[in-house]
Amino acid sequence: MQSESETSVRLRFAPSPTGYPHLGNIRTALFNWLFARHHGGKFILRIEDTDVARKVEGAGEIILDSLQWLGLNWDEGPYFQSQRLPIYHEIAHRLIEEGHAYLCYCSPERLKTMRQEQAKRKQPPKYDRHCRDLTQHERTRLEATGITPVIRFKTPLEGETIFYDLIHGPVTFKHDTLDDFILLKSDGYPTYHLANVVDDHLMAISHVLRADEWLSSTPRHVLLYQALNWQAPQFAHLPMILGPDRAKLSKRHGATTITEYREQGYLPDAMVNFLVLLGWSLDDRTELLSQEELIKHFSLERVGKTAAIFNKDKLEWMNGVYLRKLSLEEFIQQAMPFLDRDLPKSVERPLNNSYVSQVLSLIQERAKTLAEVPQLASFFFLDELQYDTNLLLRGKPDAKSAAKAIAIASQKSEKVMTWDATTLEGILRPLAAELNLGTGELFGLLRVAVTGRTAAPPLFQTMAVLGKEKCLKRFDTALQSLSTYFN
RNA sequence: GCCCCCAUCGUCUAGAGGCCUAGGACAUCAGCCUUUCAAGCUGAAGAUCAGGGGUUCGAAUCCCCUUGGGGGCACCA
Repeated sequence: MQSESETSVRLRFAPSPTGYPHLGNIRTALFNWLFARHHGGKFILRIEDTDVARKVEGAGEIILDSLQWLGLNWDEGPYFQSQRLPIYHEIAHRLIEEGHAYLCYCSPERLKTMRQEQAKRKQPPKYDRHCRDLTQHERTRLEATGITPVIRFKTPLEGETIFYDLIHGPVTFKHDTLDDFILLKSDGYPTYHLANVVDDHLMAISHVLRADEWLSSTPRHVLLYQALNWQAPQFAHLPMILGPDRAKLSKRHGATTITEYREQGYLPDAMVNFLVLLGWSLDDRTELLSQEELIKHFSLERVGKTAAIFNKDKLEWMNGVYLRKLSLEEFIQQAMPFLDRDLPKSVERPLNNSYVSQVLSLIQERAKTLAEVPQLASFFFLDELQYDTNLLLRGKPDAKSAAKAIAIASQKSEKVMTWDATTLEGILRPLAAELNLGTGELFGLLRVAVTGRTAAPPLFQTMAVLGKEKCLKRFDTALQSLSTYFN
């Protein structure tokens, strides 16, 4: 399986800390990681922090944190481009010496008005190469003004660049649609194009898997590799992930950062499984795959070309599947922090472990996310239930007979020696017939009295977990609120 | 405006010329199970494969055009 050439498979995830990672970013990381692991190669992490102005404090940490949470472990790095500035300078100047780049003194203002003119004439915005062929005399004069120049790449004026994309096949760009892009900014930092190419080469990256939005800058990169006389890596441009409105993922789409999904109670394995199916598939039926299976089967041949719209319903479903697959112990371990975080303050902490365990065994199969757990389970922990008394009267019985039913149920329950679900059912089920009520009606009534809601885990199991004392007390409370209806 | 990419149920997708009267999953609806909810099971509905031309005995699959969508065109990545 692992050939000699595959030992040099080296992938990287190279995010910029200009924002928190969203699903698209993470999906890119995931595909890189899967490809590396599948081929027994290396997965490298590199932080492309070359935009000083847009840098978001803490974003780097969140990126690392997100990858770790998902289990996307890396073998090298993180490398920081901001710490490698001398390397980019050296390469940029080498490019100048070899005639592949030049100093440009144009001011941002000049560039701006130039672009406005071009827009007015409905022409594509392109640098007009004003400084491309400056004479030594002109250069000296501009140098004297104290302007800090940028370094631009001398894009060939004619011809075309063709590269083979592992997903899209051959892609062609004519050089006259490209312009002389900047390599080194006047603040001394490299642009993405330079830093990315230099680092991919220096870090011996074999395959570049990145989002489709990079496809149109790939010819620039290929040109750079050629100018530097370096071998370019293989490129594979991944389909994008769009929001429900078909637009690029952004803040408007709700929880866009991966850490928010963690806070909302999604499991990392479910996230990975869901994300991988956005653009990749194993066959025509397999939906649920473990990380081992993904590593085993992942391949670029099965990556699609079409952008995917992120569908939260399916994520929720899948998370529910993963939640139910957990052992009770694992589920408790995962849910406990959410209970701690979201249960009302009035509930005494720390929570009782064995009680929580009993409660969660009833909740596990009903939760789609861990964040739902406290809400689903709250009535188990509350001292007093808040609910609309009308809920007690949803069924056939009027207030008087409802009260009677609860009162008798309460009396019978009180006499129960072994407080468990079977015993409770044994005495309460016959009660329905005695009272001439359907089981559904009686149980529904008792359910509201005991839980304060119409949808809850099975009544007798719920009562068993709640305990005798609480149940009787809640029956009492229900009777009191009912009494206001006929007093 | 120019360049590039893409196009199968609402959504994620299978499909690499005949296996397709287009398969699976989520969501939806109905039924079963059932003390409610959830889960589970069964079934239904849902795509004239964006449209139009070709090529071929035969096209969702190959080619061209149109349309639509997305992306790029910064001293941002």
